[in-house]
Amino acid sequence: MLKQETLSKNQQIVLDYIEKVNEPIKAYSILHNVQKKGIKAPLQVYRALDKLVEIGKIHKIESRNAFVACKNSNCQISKATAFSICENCEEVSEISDSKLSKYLKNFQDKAGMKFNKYNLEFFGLCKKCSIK
Amino acid sequence: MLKQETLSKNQQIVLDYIEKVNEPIKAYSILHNVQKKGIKAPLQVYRALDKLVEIGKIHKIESRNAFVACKNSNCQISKATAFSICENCEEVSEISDSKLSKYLKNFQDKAGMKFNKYNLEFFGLCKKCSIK
DNA sequence: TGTTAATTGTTATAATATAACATTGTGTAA
DNA sequence: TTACACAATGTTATATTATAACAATTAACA
Ligand SMILES: [Zn+2]
Ligand SMILES: [Zn+2]
Ligand SMILES: [Zn+2]
Ligand SMILES: [Zn+2]
Repeated sequence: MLKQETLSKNQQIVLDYIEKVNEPIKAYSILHNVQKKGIKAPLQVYRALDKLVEIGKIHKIESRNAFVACKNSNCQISKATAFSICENCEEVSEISDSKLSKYLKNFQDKAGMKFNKYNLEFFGLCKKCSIK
Repeated sequence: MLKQETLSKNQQIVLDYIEKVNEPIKAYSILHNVQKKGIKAPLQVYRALDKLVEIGKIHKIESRNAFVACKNSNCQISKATAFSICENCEEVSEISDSKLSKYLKNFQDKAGMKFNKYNLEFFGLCKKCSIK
């Protein structure tokens, strides 16, 4: 079977909603908001999320247990992700910095481990929240 | 009140256990293993974990919902953490690389956000698992 | 010693995620 | 076309992770 190029029904419903809200959103919040589309159970959401993460359409913000649409055409397979997270307003942005990603892709640890993926989360105050 | 320099009873029990096992461990697994010391409820564990993370004695491996003792005298306040994680055997090591930490501490994103903390998780295969 | 904050104990519950199993759809090739 | 394999779905139940709420106790300090 060839690599799937179209999303399944549930996958598309979940992705559409995540792209629409345009900010990190939690699985059960997605569930509540797509019930009118016929998705009834957590598993239906989690299965769609798993696939969407796998193909790089969305990312999981691990420290928040939340999911966000990918804004970066460079990370289509979710293997090199970086985010900035405001600890005050919880705004999250995907960082797209070629120098940073190059640095991290080439990083070699002392134990000689071979990496194929990384996730980086920066925390601080966004511009708006810094002023207050 | 001055900054606490000694751990409380529950904090010490939980830390002792995490340091003993010397690998990432989950909250409820900690709970099961410290019940003989008198800790009976999840909250007692989670409260101790929160404090230990805050003071940098342990770190949370976000992608695994697990906790591990700090191996790096440089990150006593848990503000700059990096880990390598084997996706096969789940071995986790704390990365202590001054060049990496310097690079990340000084990283400035395009939105002008001021960072005060980061967490980086690398995934791959450890040396042992690469051979197989 | 009185005051304040930190810590503890306890019960209940919220929030996040997966197991198990039966069924249906979809692409591929004989 | 039909048979096969695999992906996706539907459904119920349950596992796992984490916090709310409130009362009681302990530790630090002026
Ligand atoms: Zn992305
Ligand atoms: Zn903010
Ligand atoms: Zn550390
Ligand atoms: Zn390994």
